[in-house]
Amino acid sequence: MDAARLPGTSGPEQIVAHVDMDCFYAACEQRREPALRGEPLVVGMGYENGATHGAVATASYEARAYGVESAMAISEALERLPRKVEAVEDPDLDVEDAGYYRPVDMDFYESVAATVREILHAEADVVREVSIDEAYLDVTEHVAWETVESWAQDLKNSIESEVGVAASVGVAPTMSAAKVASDRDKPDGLVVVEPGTVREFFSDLPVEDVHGVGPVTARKLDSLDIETAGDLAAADPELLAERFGERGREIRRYARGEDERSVTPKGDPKSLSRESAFTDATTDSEVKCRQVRTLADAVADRAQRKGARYQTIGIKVVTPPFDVNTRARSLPGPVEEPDLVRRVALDLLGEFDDDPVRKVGVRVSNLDFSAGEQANLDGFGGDAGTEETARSTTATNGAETAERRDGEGQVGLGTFAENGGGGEPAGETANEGSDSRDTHITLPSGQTTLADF
DNA sequence: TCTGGGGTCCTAGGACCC
DNA sequence: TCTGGGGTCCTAGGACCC
Repeated sequence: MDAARLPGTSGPEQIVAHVDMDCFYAACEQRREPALRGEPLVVGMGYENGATHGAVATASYEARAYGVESAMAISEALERLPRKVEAVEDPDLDVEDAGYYRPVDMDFYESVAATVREILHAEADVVREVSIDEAYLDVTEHVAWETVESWAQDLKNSIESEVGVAASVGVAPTMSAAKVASDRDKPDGLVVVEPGTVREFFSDLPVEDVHGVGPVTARKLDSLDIETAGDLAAADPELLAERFGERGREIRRYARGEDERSVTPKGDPKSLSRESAFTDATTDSEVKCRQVRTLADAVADRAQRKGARYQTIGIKVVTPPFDVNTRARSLPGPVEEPDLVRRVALDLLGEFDDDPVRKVGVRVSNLDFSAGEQANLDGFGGDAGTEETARSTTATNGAETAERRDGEGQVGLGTFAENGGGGEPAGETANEGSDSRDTHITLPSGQTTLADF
C-alpha cells in the first residue's frame, strides 16, 4: 500500500502535518489561571507586572480585537487595551474594554510544551520541533490521505484534553504548504491540502504568506507587481534569482508547491546567545560592561549545560535608532571557558565605549558537541596536540585575532591556558594602540581544552 | 513603528593557501 | 614581480522565522 520510500527521502506521497499551538503563551496562562479564559490577555516579554516596558509576546484573540499585536511595545498595547486593575480605578476607562497582562514564564510554558511533544512523538514517524509551540510531523507511514483528516482531528482533541491548549493543524504533501495550511483556519483550525492541489491552494494568498517572504521581500516583490503567491509562482525564475539570489528561486518553488525538504529531527544548535535591552539607551560604560558580563556568564552556563564547546565568541550592540552591530572573534579551537567568554565579549564591547547603546547581546558559535570523545582522543597515538601542530593550525586559521589587546598586555589564550581562566580580574576596557600583532600564542602541549586541533 | 529575545541561513569582502 | 583561478575560513550585516 505504501510506496517504497527510503527513510528521510521525500517522495510525492509524503504526508506532512504542521502543528501550531494557538496563542501558546496566553493559552498556558489561561490553563494555569482559568479565570483568564475568554478574556483579553497579553503576555509580555521584558515585561514586569505593573510596568510599561517590554513587548507583546502573545495576545489572546480577545486582546487582538483591540488591536494588540505580537511584537508591539507594551506601552502601545496599554493604550489600546488598558489593564483591568487600572480601568477599575479610573472613571474615564471602561472596565469592559480592559484586559490582563502577564510576564512571560518560559519555564512553565516549556513544561506544557513537553507534554505536547510526547503526544506528537507518539503520533508521527518523524517530528521536527521548530519552536516551543510549533512542529512538523512526517506521518507518511502513519496514516493515508483518505483518513488523515480524522487523524488530525483526533490529534487536536488529544492535545486539547490532555494538555488543555488548542492547536491548529495543517496537512499537505510539503512542509511549506503544511505550514501555510495550519495558519489558514486559526484558531483551532484544521486544513488538509491534498496532493495535486497545492499550487491552487497558494494561488490567491498574499506573497507574505509564503515561507521565507518577509516585509522587505514582500515590498520588493510588490514593486515587481508580484502580489500574490500565484504571481510569484508564475514569475520568471531568472529575474527572481537576479533580485534575491538563491532565495528568490526558493520562494518561487514554495509558491508552486515544490518543496523538496523532508521532515528531519532538529539537530544540535549552531549558536547560543543571550541579549537584553536597556530601558533607555545608555552611554555608561560600567552599565554596559555589567550587562555584558551577566549575559556572557549566562551564555557560558547554557553552553556548559548543553555540553557545547565554542570556537567563536561574539557580541551584538544595538545603537539608536536601531542599528545592529555585531563583532566576533574566533579562537584556534573549541573551548569551554566561561572566563574567556567574558573577557572576549568585554574586549569587543570596548569599540562601543563612547556610543549610546540600547541593547547588548553575547553569543557563542562554531559549536562543538563532541567533548565526550575528547578524553579518548587526547594522547591517542602519543602526540596529539603538540605545540608544533597547534601552532601551524593557528597560523592557517588566522587565529592570532584571538589574542587579547587590552591595556595590561595580556594575551588571552596564554592566560587562559595557564590558569584555566581563574586569574586576576581582566581589564574591562580595551585600549587603543594594539600594535602587538606578532604576539605569539603558545599552546602548552597536552592542554585538554585545545587538544583536538 | 520607536522594537523582546532566541535562533537560522545567505551574501559579500578580505586574508590566505595552493 | 606580476598575473590568474579555485578553495577555505573569518567577519559583518541582512533578512527571515517564531
